[in-house]
Amino acid sequence: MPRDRVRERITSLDVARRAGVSQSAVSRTFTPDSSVSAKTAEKVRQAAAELSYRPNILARSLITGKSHIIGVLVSYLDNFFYPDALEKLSNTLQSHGYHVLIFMAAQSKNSAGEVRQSDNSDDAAAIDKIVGEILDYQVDGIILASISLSSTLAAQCQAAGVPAILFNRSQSGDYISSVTSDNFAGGIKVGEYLAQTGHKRPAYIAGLATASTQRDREAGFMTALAAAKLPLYWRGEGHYDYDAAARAARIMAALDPLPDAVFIANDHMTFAVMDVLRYECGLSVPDDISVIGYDDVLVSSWPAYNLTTVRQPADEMVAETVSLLLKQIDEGQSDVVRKAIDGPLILRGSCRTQQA
Amino acid sequence: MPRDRVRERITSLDVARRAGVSQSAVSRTFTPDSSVSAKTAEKVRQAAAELSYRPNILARSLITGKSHIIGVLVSYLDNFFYPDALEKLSNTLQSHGYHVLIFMAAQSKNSAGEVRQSDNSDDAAAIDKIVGEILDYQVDGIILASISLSSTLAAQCQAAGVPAILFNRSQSGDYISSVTSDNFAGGIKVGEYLAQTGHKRPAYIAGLATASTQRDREAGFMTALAAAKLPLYWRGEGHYDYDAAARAARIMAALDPLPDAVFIANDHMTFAVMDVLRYECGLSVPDDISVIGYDDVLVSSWPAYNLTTVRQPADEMVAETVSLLLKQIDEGQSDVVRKAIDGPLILRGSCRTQQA
DNA sequence: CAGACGAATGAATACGATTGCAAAGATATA
DNA sequence: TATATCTTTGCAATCGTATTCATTCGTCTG
Repeated sequence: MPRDRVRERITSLDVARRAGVSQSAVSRTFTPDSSVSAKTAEKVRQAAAELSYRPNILARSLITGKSHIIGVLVSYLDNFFYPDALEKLSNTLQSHGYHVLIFMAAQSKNSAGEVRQSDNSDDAAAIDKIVGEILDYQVDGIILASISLSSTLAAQCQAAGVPAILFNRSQSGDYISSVTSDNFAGGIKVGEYLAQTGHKRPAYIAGLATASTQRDREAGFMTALAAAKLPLYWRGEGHYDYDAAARAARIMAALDPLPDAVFIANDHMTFAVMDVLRYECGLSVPDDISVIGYDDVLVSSWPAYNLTTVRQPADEMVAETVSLLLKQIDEGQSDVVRKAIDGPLILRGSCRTQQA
Repeated sequence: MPRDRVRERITSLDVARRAGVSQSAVSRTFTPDSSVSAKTAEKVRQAAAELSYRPNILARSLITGKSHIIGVLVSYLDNFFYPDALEKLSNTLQSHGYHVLIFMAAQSKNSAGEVRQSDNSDDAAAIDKIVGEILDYQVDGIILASISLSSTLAAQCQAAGVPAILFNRSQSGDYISSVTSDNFAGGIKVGEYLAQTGHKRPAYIAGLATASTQRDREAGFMTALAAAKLPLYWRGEGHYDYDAAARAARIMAALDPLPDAVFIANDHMTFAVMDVLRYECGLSVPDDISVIGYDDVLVSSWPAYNLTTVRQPADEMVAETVSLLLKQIDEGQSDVVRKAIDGPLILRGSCRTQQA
């Protein structure tokens, strides 16, 4: 049913005329804490309803300088932690009257499709470009999920007066706030638990080398192993990528003797590792080898994987991120804070619980 | 490092002064196809760079009437099809110079946490409210993923001159375009395949009763069964919800004799069903019972599930949605189109392929 | 009833850009 | 060199709303 392309915008002036008041009166009725009499407000509301008028947020933003838009830059959504986080972020911000303008950092797998390189120096320029676009939209704040930011850009955000927060990644060098889980403590928990449960040949499959999460989880793990006088038996790299992790698992499975436990830097890779061990190598988890992941995404709790893993407390991370961001928006740039939230080790069936 | 809250915005006028030209010249430099000499453009660019000026998109939108923002309303992201689709939508729109403002339809599970009710009449009001908010942002278009729209709202979008498109859901009554996979054809394929492979006691686990996808998939399935003279052996309901599907699976598993095949309205529920069958009931898939799903999300291809399923061609659905939307934006409201894209049945290991 | 004070209102301006219009400049043609 | 044509340029109006300021209105007090 093609209809005439009318699109004649209804403005506050139209409403004002119909209600027999000034344009200011209309504006005031739709602005909380404004001085309008109940009578005129009612007339305005009436007229507005009849014309199905709604204030133009963009015009409002132009004056107030607040767009009530938060730019969220996320690198990819196939690790289930991110859709979950995104959903929670959006809901939380929505409940505070903000909305999420989403930007994807175009993923660049190399020709072999091997490694996700979002944190690469090559892509740094791309990221900076996108952050520029975000700023163009006059956002009130920026959340960078699983992304690093060049110090130039961090400075630029600061100059623009737009607070930016790293979500699930941290950057020690620059002056930018971040919210993560306590990855170091999580790594420690895994190492200690493997030691306690009598594992002797622990292996580790690393995530993306440039990611702070990878670095901290491994550091915690190694610290705990050292404290328990357990040497690392083998180390592989999975780059936070399913296929790369599968390849690492194949190499690991060929070792003789096999590691008796493997800690993998996130759950997404862990699924790949378990799939390879079970369905390609015919090995049993945890009878032949214990497996521990990191994140505790929804799938990890499903019986097919039933994963022992460190939980990243998404709810708290999101709550903290939002409250921090809103605080910085309201109070102007404040101190840099780096919040690391502790998450428990969730014991399930992928890691044996007693001495072999 | 708290810094003074300067936030003195740099406007085109500042740039103009520094470049020694008029404000119009600055504007023209940043507007494609404008008449500016190379010389002044260069001066302007120079000055702009020095001040790190960037045009204010909101102010531009106010004049041009185009915000280059597309509102995307999505009900939930835990069915993996949606993060994938969202990522693709965002990337595609981004490549066309548009950006996605995301809205979540607040999920309302009932007290028992049983059924996702986003399509419920209760929530219809909530949806309408959110669509109102979306319109407030002067979006150029709206994409509704897995959401229905009241005819009032559809009309309102039309009145506002904002094209809206349903993604992965269709609505026959109202005049609103939609892009889906060919769910009826998909259902047919499943039914025919089960018949061909000699299954005798087919069961079906339904999705959300109000969803067009559920309706069409079931209708196609039943049509094929009827054509093959195969009666439906059992029917359960899973409401597109993992837990609800698990409950349905438990009931189904208690049947004697067991169905020899079950078609489940989407993959997300299928994972629950397989988990119950295998890990609670000790049954083997496909030896004891064949299982077929719908969507072909990433996880479906993982060895742990290795699912035979109908693929929803996300890439094509997204491409079609975007091209349709942009066309409607450029040409004004045009005819209502309902696109149903065919997807293949992907044969994997969860359904036996020959007579028992 | 006069005066004072607070609330409500409208006119006017500002936000930061785009764009029609007319004047000025540059280039080409005779 | 003078005239015609095309390109650049600046001025000024505009987009839809918020907000300051001065004014008016209503109400209360003495």
